Amino acid sequence: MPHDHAHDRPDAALAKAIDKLRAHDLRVTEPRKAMLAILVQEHGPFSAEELHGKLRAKECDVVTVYRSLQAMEEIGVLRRCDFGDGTYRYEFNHGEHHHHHIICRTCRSVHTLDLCVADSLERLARQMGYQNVSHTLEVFGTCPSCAAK
Amino acid sequence: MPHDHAHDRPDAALAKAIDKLRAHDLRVTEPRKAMLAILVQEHGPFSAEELHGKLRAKECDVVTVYRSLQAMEEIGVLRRCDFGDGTYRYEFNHGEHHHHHIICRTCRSVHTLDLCVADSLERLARQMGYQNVSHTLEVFGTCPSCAAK
DNA sequence: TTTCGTGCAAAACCTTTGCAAAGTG
DNA sequence: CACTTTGCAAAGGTTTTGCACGAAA
Repeated sequence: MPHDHAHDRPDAALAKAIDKLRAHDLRVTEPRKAMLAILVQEHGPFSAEELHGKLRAKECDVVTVYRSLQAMEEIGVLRRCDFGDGTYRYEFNHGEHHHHHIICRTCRSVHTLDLCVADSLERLARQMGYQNVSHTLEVFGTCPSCAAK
Repeated sequence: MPHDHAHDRPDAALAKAIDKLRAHDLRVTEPRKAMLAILVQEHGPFSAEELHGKLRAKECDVVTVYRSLQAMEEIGVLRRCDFGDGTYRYEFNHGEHHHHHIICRTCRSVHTLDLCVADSLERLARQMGYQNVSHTLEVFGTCPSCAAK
């Protein structure tokens, strides 16, 4: 095979995610498939409400979106982002490829930073005896276009 | 003068914080003084409810705690932490000395990491034209004693 | 068929807001 | 005195829960 960066082919990434659902004894339902399809293509992190809005014509209840997002985050298919504004956002977890965001304090736009500097901190935590170590890192600022105004 | 690490002397740190309130035209009230006194001594980050519980015998309403925490965070006297559990926590801001936390997913204990690795990310954000750049970085894991069980 | 997911409604939770009274500079 | 802060109650917004019905394996 060439490379298996699910990242590169949306369909493959989606299939992989669905396999992961089955592997964790989670049912592959219509709402979940619809949610994943959106999250694979539009990579920006979305809140439950936002994602529900993108599901054509009320494909399911918002509560189902909340429950599915949580379930899929727990098995590592999604990643939860916290921008400190009281709303959780989720994005598709493209494997080990870790990245972060810059969030504009004014217009709330999100820019992806394709690198991670927290590996050393995670290593330190493991040395201290912590297990299942993870982290959240978000950068905030006023984006160029908001600053211009 | 020797060194002016307000960090070293609780009273000095508190006095400095109170000066900062006045400098920003915020009133120095009993609730605020009481809250600061606690936050200067017990450095762990506290939620509004937790802090209110520490104020002896209902010194003020919880709403006042919420409002004061927010006001003091805005002028840089406090720092707001977000551990991703839906509750904001605040800690005294000891100057430029930036640090982070390891939060146990099980017992919610908080351990302070006295270093910061995100400077390069902030620098990058500034190079991209962002202004007033800041960040949040928290590490999560299962602490040694919880892992043992 | 057995187990899990869903919809609806209602609750829970943390945080914010409105307004009159009280406190600060 | 002018202005901010407080208390109380009530609202706000997001997320969670209970339970009967429906869907997946």
